[in-house]
Amino acid sequence: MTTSVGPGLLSAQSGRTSVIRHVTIRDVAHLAEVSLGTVSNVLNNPDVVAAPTRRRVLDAIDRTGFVRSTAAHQLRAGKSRTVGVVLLDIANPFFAEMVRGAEGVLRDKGYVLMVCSTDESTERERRYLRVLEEHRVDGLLITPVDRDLHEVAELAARGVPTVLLDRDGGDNELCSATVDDVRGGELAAGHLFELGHTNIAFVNGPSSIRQCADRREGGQRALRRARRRGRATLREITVNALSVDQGEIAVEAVLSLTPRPSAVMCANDLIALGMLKRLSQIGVAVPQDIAVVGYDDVSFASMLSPPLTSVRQPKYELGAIAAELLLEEALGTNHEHRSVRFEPELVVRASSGAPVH
Amino acid sequence: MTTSVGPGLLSAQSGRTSVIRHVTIRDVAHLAEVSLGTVSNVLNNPDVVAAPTRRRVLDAIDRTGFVRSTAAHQLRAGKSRTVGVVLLDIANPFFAEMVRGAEGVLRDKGYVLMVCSTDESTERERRYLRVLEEHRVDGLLITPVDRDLHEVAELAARGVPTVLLDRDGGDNELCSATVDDVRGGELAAGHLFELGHTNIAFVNGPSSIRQCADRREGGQRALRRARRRGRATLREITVNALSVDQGEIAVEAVLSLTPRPSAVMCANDLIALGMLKRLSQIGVAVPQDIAVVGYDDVSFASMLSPPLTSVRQPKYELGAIAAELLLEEALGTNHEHRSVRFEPELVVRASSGAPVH
DNA sequence: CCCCGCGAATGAATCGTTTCAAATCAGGGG
DNA sequence: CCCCTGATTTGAAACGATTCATTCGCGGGG
Repeated sequence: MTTSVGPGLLSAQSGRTSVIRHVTIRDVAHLAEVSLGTVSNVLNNPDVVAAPTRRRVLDAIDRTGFVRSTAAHQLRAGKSRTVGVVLLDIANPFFAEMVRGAEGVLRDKGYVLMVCSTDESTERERRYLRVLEEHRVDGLLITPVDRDLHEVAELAARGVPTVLLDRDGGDNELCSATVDDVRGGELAAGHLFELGHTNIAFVNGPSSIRQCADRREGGQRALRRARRRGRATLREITVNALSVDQGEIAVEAVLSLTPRPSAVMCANDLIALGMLKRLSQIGVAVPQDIAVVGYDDVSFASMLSPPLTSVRQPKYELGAIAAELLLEEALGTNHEHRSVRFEPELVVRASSGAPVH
Repeated sequence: MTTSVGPGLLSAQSGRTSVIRHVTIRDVAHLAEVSLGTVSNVLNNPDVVAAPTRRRVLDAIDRTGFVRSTAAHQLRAGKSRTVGVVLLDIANPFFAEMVRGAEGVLRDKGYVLMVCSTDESTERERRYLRVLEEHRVDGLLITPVDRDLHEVAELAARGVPTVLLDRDGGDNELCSATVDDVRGGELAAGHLFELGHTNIAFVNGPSSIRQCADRREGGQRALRRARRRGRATLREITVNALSVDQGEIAVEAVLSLTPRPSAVMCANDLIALGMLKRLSQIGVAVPQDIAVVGYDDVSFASMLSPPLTSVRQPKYELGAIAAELLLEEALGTNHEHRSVRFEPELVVRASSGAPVH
C-alpha cells in the first residue's frame, strides 16, 4: 500500500484535549433570568410556559449555543434515542439495504443507529451486545450469528425491545421480519421446471445455514409438483460458502453429472456469478447450453452478461418493517410479539431459458 | 409487495413498558457490603482494591447481573465511547467498505459507531450533526454533502475531533483521508495510451463533483504525456450522474464521435457497467471493438464479462486510517492536523486491450 | 505504650438533565 | 379589602456513575 503524508496543516490550537466546558441548561437559565425548571419546560413542554418567557429562553439558548446533553437526558428520562443494529457484515449489500430501510423509519423519530458487524463471530457478537446494553439502547435489530438464540432472548427478557432480522424466533418470544425462503426456493426451481427443464442441478450452501435448508425444501416441493407431470430430477451439490469462488469451483461438479443438467439453480447470486464467470471461460453458453438462476437479486444481477434471473428479497422493506415492529414494541403499551414474513419474487432475465434439444 | 403476518406468538408478558429498575452500582455495593466508591474502583482501578474485597464485589456484580450505564459514566467522566459516521449512503459499497475499515480500528477500543446516511441532503446532514453533537460523540468521521465545510469546521472548533473521509479540508484545519484522484485519472488514461490507443473517450460526471474534476485533470496529464510520443486525443462526454443508466445512455454519444474512439475511460464502475451492458446488447465486442476502463474497482468488477479493468481505491484502508487519525486527535495531547492521501492502483483485466487495426 | 504511616475503604459532591410538589402572581368576585 | 383560582415559575430531589478528600485499621518504630 503506497501512502504518503500530505502537507500537515499547521495547527493553531494544539493541545485541545483540555476539558471543554459545555454550556448547560443552568447557564441558559442564568442568562434568561429564569429557573432551571423553566428552561427545561421550554425544551420539553413549550406550551406551559408563557410566550414572553419562552422567547427570552429561546433567545438565551441560541446566544449561548446550548446543546442539550443526551446523556443527562437519558439518565433522568430513561430514553437513549438510540437503536442497536447487529448484523453479519455491513459491507454486504443485503444487510446494507436492510439498514437503509430501518434508518428511513427511525431517523424521523430522532433515533440514531449503532451499527455493528459481527463477521459471524459469536464472541464479537457477545461483546457488541454487552456494549449496546450498557448504552441502554432503546431497541435492538439483530441477525444473530448463532442458531442458538438464548443470549438474545435473555437480553429481550431483560427489557431491551428486540426484533430479529431475516431470522425467525423459533419458540422464543421475539418479533421478527423474514422472507419465506422455502417459497423462494420453490419459485426458482419451479421456474426452471416450467421452462421444460427436467434435469436440474442445485448448488447449495451448507445446510447448517437456515436459508440454505429452507431453499432446498422449496426446491423439493417444486420437484414433487413437476414429477406429477412427468420425469424430473433435482440433484444437489453442496459447497461450503455462499461465495463467488465456490461458484466457480462448483462448475466442474455440475458439468460432470450424468446426464448433464440443462439448468442450475444457485443458493445465492454470488455463487451464480462464479458459475457464469467460469462457464464463459470454458465456452459453455448461457442460457443456450445451460440455464442459470440465482437468489437475492443483488444490485448488479441485472448488469451481468447475460442478465441473471434471480429471486428478489425485499431488503429495504425488511429493514423498514423490522424498525416499525421495534417502535411498536418499544412505545406501544401491551405489545404482542409478531412475525412478519415477506414473499420473495422471481425476476426473470436472460440467463434462464427453455432447454434446447 | 405481498406480505403476510405469521402466527403472532402469544406474549406472556405484555405491557412491559413499565419502568425497568436497572441494577445499579449501589445495589452491588449493598450486596457485597462495601461502599459505592469501592465498587467503582473495582470497575476502574481494580489494583487499588484488596484482592478478597475485589472478589466479593465481582461476585456480587454477576450475581446481580449489573450492567454499567454508559450514560451515567459519560455524564461524570466525559467520554461517550461513541463515534459518529456521516456519509452519503451506507448502501453504497464504497462507503460500506470504509466503514468496515473504521470499525475494525475503533471496535477494539470500545467505541461503537453511529452511522448516518445523508443521501446528499444538506438538511439531513445538519440534523444528524446536531443529534450527534447532543450525544457528545467522542469523534466524527464525515464525507460532507457540501463543498462548503463551515458547519463541519464549526463543530470541530467546538471541540469534536473530526476527520474528513475522501474529502480534503481545503483551508480549514481538519484532518482528512483521501485518495489521489488526479493520479487515478492519470493511471486510467495512461494505461489506454500505453496500450496504443490514440483516440479515447472519457465519460465523466458533472465537474461540480470534486472527484470528477480531479480525474479529468489526471486524464489531461496523461494526454499531454502521450502527445509527446505522437498523436493522441481524449474527448470528454459529460453525463449527469455516476450511475448505470447514465452509462448506457452515454454509449450512443461515444459511438457517434468521429473518428470513433477505440477506448473509453469511465468516471466510475457503474458507468462502465452500463456501457458494457449496452455495448453487448448492440453487438460491439469488448475489448476487440472498443476497450473499457472503469474506476473504483467495486467488488463485482472482476466478475463482469469481460472482467473490468479499473482503478482501485483502498476503501478499507481509507476508513482505517481515518479512524486512526481520529484516535490520535481525540486522545493525543498536542495534536497536529494531518492529511493522509492514498495512491490509487490500476487493476488490469480483460476489458482493456490493445487496439485492433 | 503511643504515634506515625500507609494501604484500603468510605461517602459526599458532582456531572446535566427532568420531574413535581410547592410558592408566587394576577385578577376577579364577594 | 380580602380570598380564591388558575396560570406560571421555582428549586430541590432524583437518575447512576466517578472523584477525591477523609477516615479507618493495623503494624512497626521510638
